[in-house]
This record gives sequence, C-alpha cells and structure tokens, in this order.
Amino acid sequence: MHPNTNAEAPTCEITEVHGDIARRARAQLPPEDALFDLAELYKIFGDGTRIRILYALSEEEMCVCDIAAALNMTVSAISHQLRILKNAKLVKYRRDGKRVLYAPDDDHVRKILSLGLEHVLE
Amino acid sequence: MHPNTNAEAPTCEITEVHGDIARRARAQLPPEDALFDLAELYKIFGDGTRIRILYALSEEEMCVCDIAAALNMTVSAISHQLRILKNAKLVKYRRDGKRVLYAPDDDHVRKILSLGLEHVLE
DNA sequence: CTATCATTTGAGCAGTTGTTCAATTGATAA
DNA sequence: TTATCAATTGAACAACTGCTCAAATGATAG
Repeated sequence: MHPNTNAEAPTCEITEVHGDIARRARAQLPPEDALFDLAELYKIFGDGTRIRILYALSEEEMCVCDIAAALNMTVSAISHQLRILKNAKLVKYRRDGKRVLYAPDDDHVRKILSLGLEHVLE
Repeated sequence: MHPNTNAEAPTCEITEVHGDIARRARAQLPPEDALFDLAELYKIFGDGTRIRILYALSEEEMCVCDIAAALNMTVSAISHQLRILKNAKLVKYRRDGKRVLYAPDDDHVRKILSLGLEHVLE
C-alpha cells in the first residue's frame, strides 16, 4: 500500500527547494475566477432552505406564498432566499397578477442535486 | 408563454384551503436527514480553500506542508480545512514518517467538482 | 383615486465560519 | 533520553449568513 514512499523526497524542511510538488499542484487548479464562481455556486447549495426550495419547485412553478406554506417558513425568509437563487440564475420567475411564480432555471440544478444525494446516500 | 395561468387557483389568501400545491411540493422533498446531509456536503464545497485543496490533491497525494506551499497559506489553516474534509470523508490520509499524506477519498469528489465547473463556465 | 394583497427590501441580531497565533501532540533521529 | 520537524488543536476575533420584524413597493380590483 506504500509503493511510492520514496518516490518523492520530503519537501517540508526547505519548502522552496523542493517546490516541484507544490508547483505541479498549483497547475491542477482552475483559473482563479472559475474557482471563485465554483465556491459561490456550492455555497448556494449549502443551505437546507435553498435546497428545499429547489426541490419544491422541481415539479411545478409556485408563488412565494405557497413555497412558504410548503416549507412552513415566513414569506420574507423565502423571498430573501429566492433573491439569492435568482441572482445565481438557479431559478427564474414571471409575474402572474399580484403573484410572482418561480421555477428552476437550469438543467444543472437537478443534476447537481441528484449527484450530491448519490454521495450522501452512499 | 402563460398556458396555465388559470390551471391552479391562487392560493395565497387563505393558505390552508388551497394547501394542495404546498402538499404536492412537500412530497418532492427528500427525507429530512438526507436534506441535512446534502446541505452539509455542499457547504464543504462552498469554500475556495477547500476546493483548491481537492484540486491540488487530484493528481498526487501530498503532505500538509506542501499543500500549504502550493496554496500559499499557513500549515495551520490547511490542517483545519483538512480536518473538515476528513470528517466528510472527502479525503483520506496515511502516515509516512513524520509526514501525513492526503489524497481524495471519493469518486464523487471529482464528479461534483466538474459538474459545478460545467455550470460555472456556462 | 383608495384599499387590498403579494412580494420585496433593509436593519438588526444571533449563530456560524475561516483565519491567525500559540501551545501541544506524534514520530523520527542522534 | 533529548532535539527536531510535521501536524494538530484550541482560543480568539473579524467577517459572513439566515432569520425576524417592520416598512416599502408593485399590481390589481372597486
């Protein structure tokens, strides 16, 4: 299980001399702005309320008030979260009289959620 | 574009009378504990440092000190983040003398990251 | 116009998060 | 054993997050 213990010299004592490993690792990193956006995207999925909103919308569009009822939360709290989802282009909306109807806005949404669920359910 | 404006009655005035929509929406939600785990998982990906660690490890296992050098951060900060990744079973580790070598611990890691990147890059 | 309802917005606040710093633990070598 | 280096840990602190509450905005009906 330890085939390459000596394949690389220890690099910690003088970091800069053996910077190869660090340099190769840096080469694996996506561009800085892509990394930023990626973290921002996952931050949005990293909240139970937002995930529940996305699941609730998965079958039919809903108004803010009904989402709130479905999740047993205040309209204000839902509206705040919808703004975040909207800014991230994860939901879209349209006016219908006094109401505003929300729906998912991206095919990735469902994929990302189901991939995560796959991991969570082992 | 508004084919079913009247398909559902407005439900906001008296929420409980038209609870069908809310009830159907609730039926879409995964079980509570799965939702919790799902949010916890994405929370972990929702941090630039942790994402960079995972990318850095994607090609070869590395010790804490080299990860810190690669990301230009303190060893302590990296170690704190590695503990989080370890607890989430997203990285594994093994001792090699004084050093501790880390590596990704799950096939989902790469898939989740690349799916997110797909979305981010449009 | 006014009244009403759905939604949005902003301030405030408690709870959480990521980093730094200092101290500690773990493993090896002399 | 002691000395040294790698890694971990805990406390402290600033920054951020998600909710509540109250006020404001948008759209419709009378």
